[in-house]
Amino acid sequence: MPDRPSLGISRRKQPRQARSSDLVAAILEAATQVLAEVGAERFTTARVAERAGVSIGSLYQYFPNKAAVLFELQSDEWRDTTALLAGILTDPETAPGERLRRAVHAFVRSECAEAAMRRALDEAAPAYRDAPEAAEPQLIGTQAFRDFLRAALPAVPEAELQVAGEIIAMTLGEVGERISEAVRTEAAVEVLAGALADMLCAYLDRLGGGDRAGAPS
Amino acid sequence: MPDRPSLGISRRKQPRQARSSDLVAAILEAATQVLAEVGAERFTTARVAERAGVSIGSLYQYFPNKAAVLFELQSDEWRDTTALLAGILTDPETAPGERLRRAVHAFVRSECAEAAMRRALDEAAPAYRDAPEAAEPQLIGTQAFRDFLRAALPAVPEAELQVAGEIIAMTLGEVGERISEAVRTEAAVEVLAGALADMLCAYLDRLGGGDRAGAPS
Amino acid sequence: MPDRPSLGISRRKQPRQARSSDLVAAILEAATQVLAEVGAERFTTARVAERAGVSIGSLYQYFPNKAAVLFELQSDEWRDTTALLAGILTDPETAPGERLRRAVHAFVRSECAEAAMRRALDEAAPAYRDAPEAAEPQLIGTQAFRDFLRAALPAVPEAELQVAGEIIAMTLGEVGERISEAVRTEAAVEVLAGALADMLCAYLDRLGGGDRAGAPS
Amino acid sequence: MPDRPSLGISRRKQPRQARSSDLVAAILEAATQVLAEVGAERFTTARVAERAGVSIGSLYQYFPNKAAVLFELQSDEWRDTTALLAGILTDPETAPGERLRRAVHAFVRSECAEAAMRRALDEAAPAYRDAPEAAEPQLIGTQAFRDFLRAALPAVPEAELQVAGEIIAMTLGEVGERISEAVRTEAAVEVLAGALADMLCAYLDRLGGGDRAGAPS
DNA sequence: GATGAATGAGATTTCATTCAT
DNA sequence: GATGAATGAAATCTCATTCAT
Repeated sequence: MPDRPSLGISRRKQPRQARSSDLVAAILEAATQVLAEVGAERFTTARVAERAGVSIGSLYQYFPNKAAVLFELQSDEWRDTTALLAGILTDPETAPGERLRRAVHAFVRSECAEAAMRRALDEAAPAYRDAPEAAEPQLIGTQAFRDFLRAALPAVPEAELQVAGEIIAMTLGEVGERISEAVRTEAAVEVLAGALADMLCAYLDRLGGGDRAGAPS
Repeated sequence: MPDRPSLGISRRKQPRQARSSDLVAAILEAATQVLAEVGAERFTTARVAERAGVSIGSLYQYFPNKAAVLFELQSDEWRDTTALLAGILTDPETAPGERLRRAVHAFVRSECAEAAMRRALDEAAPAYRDAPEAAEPQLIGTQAFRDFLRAALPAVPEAELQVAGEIIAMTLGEVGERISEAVRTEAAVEVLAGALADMLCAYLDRLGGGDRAGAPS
Repeated sequence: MPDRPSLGISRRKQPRQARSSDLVAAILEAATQVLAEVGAERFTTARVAERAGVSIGSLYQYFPNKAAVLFELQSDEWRDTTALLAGILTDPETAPGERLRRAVHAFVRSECAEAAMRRALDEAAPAYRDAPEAAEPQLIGTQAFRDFLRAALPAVPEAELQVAGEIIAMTLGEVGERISEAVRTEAAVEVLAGALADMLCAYLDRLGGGDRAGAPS
Repeated sequence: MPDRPSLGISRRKQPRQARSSDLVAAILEAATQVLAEVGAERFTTARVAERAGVSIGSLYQYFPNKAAVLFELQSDEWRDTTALLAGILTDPETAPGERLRRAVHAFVRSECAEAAMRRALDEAAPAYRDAPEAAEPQLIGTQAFRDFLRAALPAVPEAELQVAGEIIAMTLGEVGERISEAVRTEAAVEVLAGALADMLCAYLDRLGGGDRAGAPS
């Protein structure tokens, strides 16, 4: 990617003025569109700047390099998705198994909604993946997810819970994403999401010591 | 004036003479090394040819484009892994749950063994992903896997079995790969693989209607 | 991976600043020289850029591809030649036959003056010939030529005039060019141009119904 | 074209055995097809050899380089056309003006018949044009054409006849070719050919001192 | 004589980034 | 701060021709 060694991908300056904020927003919005329209392979800073109606120089005033733009896009995605799932998983009105089931469906649907961009972002991953800032701050590691696990598996010792949590989070993320990647009917997606939820619930039940929670819908 | 780029990624000619066979092997071997050493981003046909001690022209005599080289690498990977898993999953001496457990461990270990190349290949995926030839001929779709599912879940109706198989195969593949991607101690990997196997077995048991098979080790 | 080559040949951006205008002029000037010196076969964008003292990137900022550079050269040629001929053919002071005679001589001389470049441009034609922008806006089709024909052949019906005009324009262009292509003494060229003019005038006279105008010099 | 300096384009060896002759014929036939199908830009020796069902090595046994193949194609064309026109122009049964008129029509029709190949050959011209052997052995220079001129213009002095002959041959060739190049209805072609013949006949008449021969049909 | 694998210079075009204005 | 022209390394792929087998 960069011709000279990449110097980190965090924002070059924090935009304090309304104007800069707008500019950054415009760039990110444009980046989303460019990614969706031309794909990762042809995603270029020039195209993004043009689409944003901004000079290429201005883009580089706020983002140190191309990777930073993509990383910001990805971060926003992650933030939104994490918030969505956190909300569902900590809903005190619902049984844990059911919460997990709902989280699976919500996640898969949300991924499907922006499958094109997701896929493009995945393809672009090499460009930002190696930056230290890019450490995926995903579901795992959120307080919400820890709270959920505790609530769902009150009796399981901490170490085991850690491991189980990792597997659940990975499975939800990876398989959920995979389901959304292929071209399928909405119904087919729901069926697969249901099966994924079944599997996760079966695991939760086994860990909890019984076979009660989260019966298949 | 530029010609249209060739589009397919299948081999340009089948090497018939020993010389050609060697040449193709040398190219693939070199490609593996280049991928591992410089990463997908800097993986170029020129580098591969040079590393193989072969002219760039010769490379293009056997591969129509860069994607074809990467695809061949990936195919070989897939073939090997699929054969490994098929062997384990159809072992008649072992209980289905245990077979699945073993398959998970074998898969994760095998992925770890070539994590660098795997990751590089994933990064390179956009280069060949869209070619029709690239249809991942993975575990699902093999007779071995179908046989395994039937043996493990004899009473489950076909339609349901299809869906369950898809989820199991996806989970094995995606989560197994993910586990192998991060840098972890061997012990940590085994623990995670074990948990993954637990989850899959729990699902199998629930589908099978009981809670007997594949108790955690 | 290769991107699709850009297809059109029209200018990529209109140079607005003096700097750009100079740059484009420098490129075209360099292109002329390169074409004359190395011929169409070895005419490369890199050579043009180098000769222009400009980076190859800058060349591609103003011309989408090699063909566009050649086409611009050709267009300038056409524009100049057409203007020259239009001026001569509409001179009200001179009899039509004599105008045609003068046009032939002027055309042949002008073609000879840049024979090397003309020839090179012809060789390069395949590179831009098929682009829609390249529709030769030649003599025929200009108002000046239509006016000339009407003046020279007032009694000829429109349909016939069309056909005759086409033949005259073609002959002037093709044969004039051909005369200038071979290596000849100036005197030999004049003699041939004279004979070409004779032929055209004889045709004009015959069409006009008599044998008066444009007696051979 | 050639990576090393071109060494002339005449046939490398005269085929004496039937086998070689067949081979040469196959190559030329294949070359014609390749030229027509992929155009001059993508006309390669490899494609020709493949199409001819001959090894590339064999091709280079009989033709010293790519230009030689194209040149041979062009020569054959010229030979055929010249023979056709010579036949018509020397027909003692017909008046000279009418012979010329028939020659024009025959030439235009024949050019139209293989317009695609002609155009491709023209595009390929740079590849063989500069070889000494390529001196166009066209109509002019044939005894037939000289005889025709003498018969048509018995009273014109030799020097003038030379010049007139050159103009007539050039016009017939260039304009005839040009007419056949554009896409036109057969009727439109005939009309233009007729006008071309009118022009040539008017010239002939003027040179002959009268206005009698070759009245428009 | 025939074959076709091998060669590698060379062509076109892109794109991240800088910096003078 | 904003602009956008300029840079030029780098990448992919072709193809005429040779020569070992």
